[in-house]
Amino acid sequence: MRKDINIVEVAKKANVSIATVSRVFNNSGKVKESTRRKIEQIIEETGYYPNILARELAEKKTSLIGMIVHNMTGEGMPRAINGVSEVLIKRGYNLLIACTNGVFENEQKHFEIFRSKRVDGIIFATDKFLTAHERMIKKLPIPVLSLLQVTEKENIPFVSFDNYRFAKEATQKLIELGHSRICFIGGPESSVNGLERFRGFTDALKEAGIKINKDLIINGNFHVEDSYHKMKVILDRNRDFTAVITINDGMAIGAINCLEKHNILVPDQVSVLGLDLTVLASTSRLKLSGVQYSYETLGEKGAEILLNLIESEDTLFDKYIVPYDIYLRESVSCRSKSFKP
Amino acid sequence: MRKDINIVEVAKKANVSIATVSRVFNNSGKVKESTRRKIEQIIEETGYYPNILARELAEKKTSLIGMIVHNMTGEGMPRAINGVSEVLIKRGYNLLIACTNGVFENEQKHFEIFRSKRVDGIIFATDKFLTAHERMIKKLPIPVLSLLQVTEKENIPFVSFDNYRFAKEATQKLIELGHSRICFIGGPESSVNGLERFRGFTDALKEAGIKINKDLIINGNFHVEDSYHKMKVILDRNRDFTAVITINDGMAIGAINCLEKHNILVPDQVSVLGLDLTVLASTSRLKLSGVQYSYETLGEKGAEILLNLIESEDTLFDKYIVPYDIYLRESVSCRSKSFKP
DNA sequence: GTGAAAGCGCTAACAA
DNA sequence: TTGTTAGCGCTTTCAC
Repeated sequence: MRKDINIVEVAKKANVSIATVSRVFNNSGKVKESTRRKIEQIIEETGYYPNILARELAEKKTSLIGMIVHNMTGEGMPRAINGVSEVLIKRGYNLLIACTNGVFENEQKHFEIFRSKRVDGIIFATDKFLTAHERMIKKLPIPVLSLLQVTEKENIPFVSFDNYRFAKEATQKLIELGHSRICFIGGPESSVNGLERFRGFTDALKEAGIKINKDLIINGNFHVEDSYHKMKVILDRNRDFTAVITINDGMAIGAINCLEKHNILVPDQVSVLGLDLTVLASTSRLKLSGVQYSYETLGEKGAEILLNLIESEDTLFDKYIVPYDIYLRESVSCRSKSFKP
Repeated sequence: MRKDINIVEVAKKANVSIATVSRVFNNSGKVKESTRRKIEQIIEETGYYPNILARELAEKKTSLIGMIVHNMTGEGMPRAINGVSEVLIKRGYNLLIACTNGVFENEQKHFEIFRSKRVDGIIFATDKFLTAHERMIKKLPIPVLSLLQVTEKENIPFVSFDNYRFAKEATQKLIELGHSRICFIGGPESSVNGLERFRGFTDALKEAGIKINKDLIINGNFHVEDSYHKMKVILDRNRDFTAVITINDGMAIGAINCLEKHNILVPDQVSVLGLDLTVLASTSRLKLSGVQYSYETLGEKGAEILLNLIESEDTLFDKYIVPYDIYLRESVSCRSKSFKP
């Protein structure tokens, strides 16, 4: 940090006290018009910038929000950050970001760093909310909001999607269309939200009285290529199905690519539906069917709730579930014809 | 900010001076082993955290890097941020992020906010580097590094891709394969890097003695759907071409979708090559041909150069061009057969 | 080894 | 209106 001119020097040059300079800068208190102009002129000339660090130290408020994310490179997180960012800026806050790659030690370290940095609040987005996380958070003297993870039991405010519900509802739509033998290409076991979606899927089947066929279920890792291979694995073990649900849109595309490679027509023979439609969905030749929700809204709501908590000094437990839409489009058809050999 | 225990109270409880506590916390100076342990115990018991704000004020160093990005939601920026973030953490810095949506006033405001926050340096990623940007930056007492924009004339350090060169080279590859009637679906005019790519394209043609046909050139906005329509526009005005180059991978996919819809075979009749291959490319059924480079490296290099500048107090003008690879894969064929009507 | 005290640059209560 | 002054919590000489 180079040497900057400070308030004392400005005051000296303007022949006033530092208090007056402070008042001018903050538009607080009354200052005679002529002195105000004088001071403003000096500020202009000298290129003076107040040192916000000192102000924050004095005010005990940083207007800084820390955000800890496990992964920046998905389709959703950048959008969520965008949403957060927008609300923060509007309300005079700044965003401190840390990327942890899901490593617990990194997360822990950043809770401490953020605490030391005296951020006013923290937005925490992780893959799996652990009891250890809860303990860390409970120790902090500032509000922490969980993004993407429901934390009912822990009484920690959160904003998330209702993964269980939309997966169930989407499955029901397929069932209504006459499908009963449905594949599920899921996420990794470590993803709580992935498991929730799977639970929604199986519950929908159960409630419809459809037996669950393990041949048609497989885990994946969210990626297009992986889905291609997983679809192939399923094809190799059982071809008696008429629909596929995938954990996200990339995997829907991977599945479609695989099916078409094997001369299975989508949606004539197999319908495909992806949960979590993002920009990837737009690359599909077929208009993809599936569940869509706004990550921007996720971020915006998260930021709003957190700021409200901070500014009201309430210790309220607040939460919000972002709504979703289900689209049935080109990749889904009413009653797919069998392609059984 | 709630009331936290501070150094004075710790000192009191330990019956030592605050200077000693400070020494313990920073491992600076000599402290007798027994007093050190005593103090550490008190720190443990009280859950004391040093107020980094105060330290920063005293030390005149925040270990904070500001990053101003115009757009968070592309494929590349999150990866670049990841790269930046990784280097910063490794070297003990934190990342302050601002999203401007390309609005000049927002950019300006954040340069000021960051300056006031006393960040140690700024990484600036914009679409178009203006003289006004240069003026702002020159006024700042801290180093600013331009990401994605070359700033030769301004003597501002930068890390970027060589958009001109890779576009030219990719075009030359197509020419070598026997293509001469090549479409170009470009970016918006506001994107300097898009224009550079276009310049590379036209120069390659010129140098090969190929006349430029305006029918085959069109601007777009980087998006898949837009590319679909732009490809259609070209098809409507001129079908005498054997290859298409698009400004990015999403547009390559859009173009392919359009061609196939019109029963034009890729790559048998038309080869398609996309600049800037990202995760979108992986959704294509055909392995996409094109230029690929690492946004992670972009971010890492940017952070490294900036930190070096900060820590050495040099005012060196430093720069780095991230290398690229050109892949010719399924979407390109040697000499496409004509599909002219 | 340890402590006292002078900053760091600002805000805000109180006085004038 | 304006100025004086006591913090905010830490680092860092300089004595002891």
